[in-house]
Amino acid sequence: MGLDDRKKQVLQAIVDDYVSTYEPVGSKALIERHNFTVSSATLRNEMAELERLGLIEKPHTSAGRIPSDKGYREYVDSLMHPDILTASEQQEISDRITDSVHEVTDLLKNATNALSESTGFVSLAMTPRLTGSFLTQLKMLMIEPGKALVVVVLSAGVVKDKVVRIPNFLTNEQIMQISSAVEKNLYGKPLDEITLITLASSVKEAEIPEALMNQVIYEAYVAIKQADKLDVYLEGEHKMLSLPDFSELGRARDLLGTLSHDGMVAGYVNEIEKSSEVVRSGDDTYMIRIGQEIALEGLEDCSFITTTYNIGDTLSGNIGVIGPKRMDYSKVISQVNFVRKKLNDEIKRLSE
Amino acid sequence: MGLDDRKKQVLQAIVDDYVSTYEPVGSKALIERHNFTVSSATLRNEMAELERLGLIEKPHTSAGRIPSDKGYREYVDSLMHPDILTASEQQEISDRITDSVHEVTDLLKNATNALSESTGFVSLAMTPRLTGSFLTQLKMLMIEPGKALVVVVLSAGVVKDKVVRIPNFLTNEQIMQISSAVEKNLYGKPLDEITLITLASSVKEAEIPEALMNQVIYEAYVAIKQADKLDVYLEGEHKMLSLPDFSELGRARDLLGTLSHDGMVAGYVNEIEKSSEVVRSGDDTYMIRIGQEIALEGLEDCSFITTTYNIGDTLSGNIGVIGPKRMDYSKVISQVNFVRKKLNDEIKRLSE
DNA sequence: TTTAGCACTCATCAACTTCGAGTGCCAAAT
DNA sequence: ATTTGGCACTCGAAGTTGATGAGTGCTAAA
Repeated sequence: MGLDDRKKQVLQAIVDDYVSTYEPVGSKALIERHNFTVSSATLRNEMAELERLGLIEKPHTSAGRIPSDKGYREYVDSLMHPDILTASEQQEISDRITDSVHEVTDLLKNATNALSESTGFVSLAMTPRLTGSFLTQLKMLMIEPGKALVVVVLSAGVVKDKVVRIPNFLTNEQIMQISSAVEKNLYGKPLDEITLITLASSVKEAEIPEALMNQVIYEAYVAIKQADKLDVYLEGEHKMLSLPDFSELGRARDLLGTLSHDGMVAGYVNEIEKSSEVVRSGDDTYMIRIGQEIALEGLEDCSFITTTYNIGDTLSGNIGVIGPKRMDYSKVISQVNFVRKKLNDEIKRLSE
Repeated sequence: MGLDDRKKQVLQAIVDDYVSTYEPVGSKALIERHNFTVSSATLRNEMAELERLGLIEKPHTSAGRIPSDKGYREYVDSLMHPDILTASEQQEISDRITDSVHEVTDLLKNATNALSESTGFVSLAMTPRLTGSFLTQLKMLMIEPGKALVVVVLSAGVVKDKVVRIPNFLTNEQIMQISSAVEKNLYGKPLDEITLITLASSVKEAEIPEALMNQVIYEAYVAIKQADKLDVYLEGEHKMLSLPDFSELGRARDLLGTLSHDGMVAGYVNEIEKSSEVVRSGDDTYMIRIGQEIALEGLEDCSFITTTYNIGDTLSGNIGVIGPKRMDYSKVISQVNFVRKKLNDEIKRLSE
């Protein structure tokens, strides 16, 4: 966008001021708070121009200007200067992430917590997408007659399990026989190549009546498929109620209503990931959606900052923040990225 | 409480009206909506008396009366007439509960959903308290070197598991040896009698260096103990924002803030269960706390209606509703109880 | 191109009014 | 001894008004 330097300065000042005061900013206020070498009248002309360009707008005739979505976008893309977290901010986040960790899911939960607490907004993490991962173990454990636990172990050490019903009179040995046949034949198979058909053919040699076998196979299939389901950790919804941006009850309601739909948010984050307008700057990596760019009801006044964490070489998932579009972008981006790095480190450490 | 019949009628009418209109009710409004055979002046006298008794109060001098906590309590204890759910209401709840169920936890989630949707309030369910249940199986599965899955099976078929770290060079056989020793020696032991000491002594005969053993035993111990942790399913928080009772943002914020603290709510429900002022009427069974009786910040304007579901003969857990204290108590109580019954039935069906 | 100046706009706030549902109390009626 | 009609009084809600002031666009001079 071909803005001359002064216009950039003005837009930047407007965004900065508006973010910190939540008051529409006018030409005089701008002069007072920043060292412009020109008069308010000149700024007024500049602001009129910025408005014509669609970067700022006024809530009503006699008010100051506020950034439009496009204005925020311009700000994020080329105006803001990066923020560096203080040592104590970093420490606080690190502490939260490393608190009583046993599994990757603990790390994810902790990271969600750290992000929500440090930003004061909503944060979310999703378990890694498992497309591309493959089966390394499949065990079945008899719980009691008619009931078994299917344990699915995937590459990168991801473990999922599920209690399933099986025919009552199947013995422990038969169950073990089935599961080890599956395991032997499907070892290394990518998750998306495992179907009812490949599963069934993997147990051909087992000496178990077909009808019984079918039920077990079906249950195992469901268990494997559900391993693919993404879990979502969402935290800090109620924090949005403290923000002036959502002091209108209707807005707050719409927002929380949509957020309470785990699947909806997760689906959307996945979509962002796919369309991948990834921003890289320094060792920061993130994706960002602002205001109306978010196609979710009730999130018109929000921005979405997400990033990608990795487990091993093959698995990755998303973690991010949902805050008001009137947020301190550079700060939140730093926080998200610090969490991403710390999370990656800890995941690595955990799998050593 | 020794109220004469007319006072009871008046209190009942006030509660009914206030619940349905959310407007303080005055003597005239009362006459209009109900077939009282006396004049408004008489009602005024009665109301003054009820106020003296602490059953109703006025928000300000020139307004009508609203029920006090004590008034609601009196209403709930002896005035309200039971509500009967329509066939379609019952159907809707049943459908939600039986939707795609594989395990008890699915039922609990579904029941929570059903309650929240049918009442329009927040609902919650907790996994069963496991005190009194005993160990029936303990298996350890090697996931990869240094990592194992501990599967704990308790009486009544409750399965919990956890990924733990173990010394890197332990073999699958050694792991199996340990877990089967534990299982053999601790089979049938109540959960609360399993300690690090009983665990350690159960594996004395295994031929594994003590230092290694200790680590494994410790992890197994943690896994068993965490099986005791109660999960909470909470749903419908955002629905509270649509209620006029929480149209004040501050109230709403406090409420959601407290609700977002899973452990806090769960702990409180447990406390209610223990103090057990259980109400029984017909085949309904429930516990109820109203307004200030609830010792949680932000829930002063709420009521808590909980009940107990059963798994087998030994396990039980709670499920219930958190709504505004200005709620249709008889209706919500019916809904909670219908869910309780349906849930119990389905749990039984599931374990057949 | 910048700036001072000026007329104009409009949200916000406080002061004031009106309105009406509600109250308490008293004296008359049952 | 209750009940009732009547009446003066209270006070929140909602509406009106006017002052304030931060903001604007525009114009004409620097």
